[in-house]
Amino acid sequence: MNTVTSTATARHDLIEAQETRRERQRITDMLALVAERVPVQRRVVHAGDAIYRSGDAFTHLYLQNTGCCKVVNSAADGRAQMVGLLFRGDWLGFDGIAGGRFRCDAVALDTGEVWALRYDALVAACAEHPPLMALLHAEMSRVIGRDRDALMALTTLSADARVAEFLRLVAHALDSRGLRNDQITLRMTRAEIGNYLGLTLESVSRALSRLARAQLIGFADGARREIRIPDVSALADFVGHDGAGVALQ
Amino acid sequence: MNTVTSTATARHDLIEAQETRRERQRITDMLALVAERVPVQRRVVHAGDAIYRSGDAFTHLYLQNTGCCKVVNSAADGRAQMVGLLFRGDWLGFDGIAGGRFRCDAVALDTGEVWALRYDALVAACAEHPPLMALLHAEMSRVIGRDRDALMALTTLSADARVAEFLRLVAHALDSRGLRNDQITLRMTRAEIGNYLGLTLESVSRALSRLARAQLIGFADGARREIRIPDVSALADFVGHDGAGVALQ
DNA sequence: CGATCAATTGAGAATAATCAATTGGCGTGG
DNA sequence: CCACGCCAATTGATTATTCTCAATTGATCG
Repeated sequence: MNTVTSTATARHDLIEAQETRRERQRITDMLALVAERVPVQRRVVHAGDAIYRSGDAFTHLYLQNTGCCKVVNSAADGRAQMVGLLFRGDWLGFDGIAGGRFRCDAVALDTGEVWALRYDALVAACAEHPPLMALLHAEMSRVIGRDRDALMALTTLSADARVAEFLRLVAHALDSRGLRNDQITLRMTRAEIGNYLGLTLESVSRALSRLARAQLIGFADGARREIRIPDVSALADFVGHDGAGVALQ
Repeated sequence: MNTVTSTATARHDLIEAQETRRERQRITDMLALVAERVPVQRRVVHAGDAIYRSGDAFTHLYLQNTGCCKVVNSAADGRAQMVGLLFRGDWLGFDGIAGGRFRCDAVALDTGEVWALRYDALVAACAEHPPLMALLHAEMSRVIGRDRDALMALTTLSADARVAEFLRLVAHALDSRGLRNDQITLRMTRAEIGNYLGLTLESVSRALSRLARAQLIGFADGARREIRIPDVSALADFVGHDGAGVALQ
């Protein structure tokens, strides 16, 4: 690596670190503001617990405080698909506002705490305290932007790049929540990851093997659920370049 | 078709018709409420005009009054993808709230009228008139639900089924806006449809040819831009069944 | 009438799915 | 403690689907 590149990389890393710090602060501030202004019902959930289910009447929004959960969309014809993976500071349940019923299942992936907020109380608090309303709108906006990025990843990326992008996203999410991001423990099976990414479990397994062979990731345990990511930006580069056709062996 | 089936179909059609009527009323009421409570800047757009562009500062939300437009997401690495197709009564620009800048381009597909609403004025009006706030939240929620359905269609459906689902969706959108839905004029090229559905233009063309061969659709003009849909529910059935593996010749 | 652009269609290549066999962890009960 | 069964993951062989490349047709417009 030459001097120019390493300087550019160092500057880039610095910007990344600032970004991350801001993001952590944003989440902390958000949780504090909500706790201060809205009655919160704290609920401990364990892996597999449903936070809400498709068809349930919409009365509450939820805010993940610790742990993580998945959101699964179910179609009338029986197709089911994971459409979101959420961490500390992420909101759940916006899909229920429009029709008065939830349209997805939200299921905890590990032990954590979820805050339940009565929607009517939240709206009342928003009316009294405009910054809270701005926050709520921004969070809905964030979900919309994130879903669109996910949509784009599905249509434009190869199987390997999709898996790499998934790992990159998880690493980034953990990082911006103050957790170590060089090693991630997947609380999802290959089948679940595949469902999320529109791939079969075998394709996910093969993609992970290829990424490991290319040294972009490494496995930290025997069961291959712990994934080391020595260099997140290398993974990001791969996602960009593989889109343009550079494939792994 | 036997009696049982035709009775069931008739009842189903009746429910569909009620649903459609409610939906039309909802859109009419929404436009009236917004026009009454918020200063609206009406803007006539023509095919190809940008309503907003990625990177533009977020100051307004937009509401499509007539015509239709597409929303295109652009990634940092140059990938671009259409992520939405909008009609009368659809809102645009929610993606800009979170970061203060738009993250997509919105481009008119035909001549139409778009209402521009200052976001701060809208928020102020919402504070004064709670039903308007409920409406705004419901619209954001609707976008989230719709995006997730699109995500699911991409990962679970074959090329033929994706194209069929796209046509079904457009027909339904036109129907719920009081326009004829037995014949639709696509204002998008095969390449644009393909981009939206994660397919190449050739795959879209082949899928349309196969759907036509199966009599699920027909072409009404020489250029094959006008598509007849004799029976929307047959198309919906195909989407459901093809997901389970029944393919066309 | 020719130029241009969109659409179609075919042949072959590439990617991911499917089917099938095997390995490896992990927990349970002998 | 070890054997067993179970589940997740991997890997290989084959098939199917979609993409890519290429040629052709058709419509539209100056």
